[in-house]
Amino acid sequence: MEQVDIFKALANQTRLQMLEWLKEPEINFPGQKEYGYDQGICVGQLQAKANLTQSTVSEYLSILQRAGFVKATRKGQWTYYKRDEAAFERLSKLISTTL
Amino acid sequence: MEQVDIFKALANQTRLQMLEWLKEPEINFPGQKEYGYDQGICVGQLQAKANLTQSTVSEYLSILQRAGFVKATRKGQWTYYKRDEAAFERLSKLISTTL
DNA sequence: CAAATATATCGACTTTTCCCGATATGTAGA
DNA sequence: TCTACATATCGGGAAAAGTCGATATATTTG
Repeated sequence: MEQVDIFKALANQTRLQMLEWLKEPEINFPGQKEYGYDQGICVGQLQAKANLTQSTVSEYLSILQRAGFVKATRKGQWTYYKRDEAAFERLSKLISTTL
Repeated sequence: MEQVDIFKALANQTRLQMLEWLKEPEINFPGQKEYGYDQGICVGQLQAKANLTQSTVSEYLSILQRAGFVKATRKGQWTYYKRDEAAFERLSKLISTTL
């Protein structure tokens, strides 16, 4: 993944928002309480909150995943996405040193 | 300036490259040696290195300036651009804390 | 002030991104 | 296996970004 693609992934308001939501799943996705938050948040929950079509949200999550910001876990018919905090730390360091 | 616009400014290969060049002006712009590097690098030097038209380079620098990554100084008929390191530090912190 | 030079802005065209609906794929349960 | 549901992928139209050439706006110098 090129450096520029990392920034392209962040160059969209909705995608930024989704990353912020995923930072506090308990607060932003109370609907998933009964299934727990360890595995992440499923696409449907994110779609409901983003108010975009299912295909768009799926695509956006894929972009974020390719850029490394989220990790996906398939469980049954659901795919759960959660942040990969290490990616943010890496990017933070890259910006303060290399860039 | 919105957060997303900061990332949009970085979501372009040429603009990223220009920022990298400006990190080591002495190395990347030897042609400007006689005028010194304190004030920054003028548009013409950047254009020559970027191999794009003057208008494009000017536009790109303006985008980087609006996002806060570079500062412009007009001196005579030249406009010199230099990095604002504080902006990178701010962004780095934002990514490791807020984002 | 006229000419020369550096940069900025404008208008247009091309490429990329955004975002959708339709459809395909994967999984669970009757 | 048939159906239902969650997600992924595909194809396309609209909007935004990339990039150019032409032109406008400084600024310096003769």
